[in-house]
Amino acid sequence: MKKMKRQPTHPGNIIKKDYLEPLSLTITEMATTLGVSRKTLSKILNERGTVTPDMALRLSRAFDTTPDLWLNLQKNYDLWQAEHSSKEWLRVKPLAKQLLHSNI
Amino acid sequence: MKKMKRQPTHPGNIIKKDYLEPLSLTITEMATTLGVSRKTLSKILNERGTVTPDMALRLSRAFDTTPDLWLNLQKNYDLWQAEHSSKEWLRVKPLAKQLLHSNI
DNA sequence: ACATACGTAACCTATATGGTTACAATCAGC
DNA sequence: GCTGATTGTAACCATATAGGTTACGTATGT
Repeated sequence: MKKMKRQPTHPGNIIKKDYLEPLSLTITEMATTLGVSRKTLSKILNERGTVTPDMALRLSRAFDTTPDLWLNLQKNYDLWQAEHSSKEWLRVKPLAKQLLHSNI
Repeated sequence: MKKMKRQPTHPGNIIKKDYLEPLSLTITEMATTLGVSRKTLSKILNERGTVTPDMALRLSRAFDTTPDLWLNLQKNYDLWQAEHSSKEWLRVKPLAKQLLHSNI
């Protein structure tokens, strides 16, 4: 398991650099293709929006990928944010190892 | 990539069957350990709640796992739900293959 | 100058998360 | 049978998010 050292790439970046730009597609066009508003797509591309499961399915249809590709990117991004935005979770005390890893 | 045929296991099930029950921990105790309300944990265990990134971090601390373990379970569950709750995303037209997979 | 594309604010609606409190139901032990 | 512990959940609250429409200022290309 890899521990993320720096902020993971936001899915919006991949969409823009690996799809829209190479394909010369405008955001307006792409939003129409995806069946969402320009605002929704624009927010994702500018890292202010989230790839929801529904959006992942739409992207997977349009780009012939798995929906997991997009959800994994979003998941890693969200996890990194949660890890760094609050440290509250660090106060959770691990259950005793002998309790967890006993093979009785 | 595996296509899910049936509803993926909800993370709450795993928590209950693989952790709480074997360890004889009550929900009330576990909620306290995790630093969340009993309601929040109970909802997850009964498949009416979501493992958020923050909750995944708490679970990973308590159970000595990766947070990804829990987020992946939740992601697969959510994806399956989205796939089956609405079929809207199926109306997205795939971009032409020659457009997508040209190596120019 | 004009049309196109873009980011985003403002506004609205629907939904989700998580906390507290309270209540009814279940179950174990005495 | 009584008691206490545990649980699911409703009711209520505050906050946040997703997504839509409309409109505006700005930038860019022709």
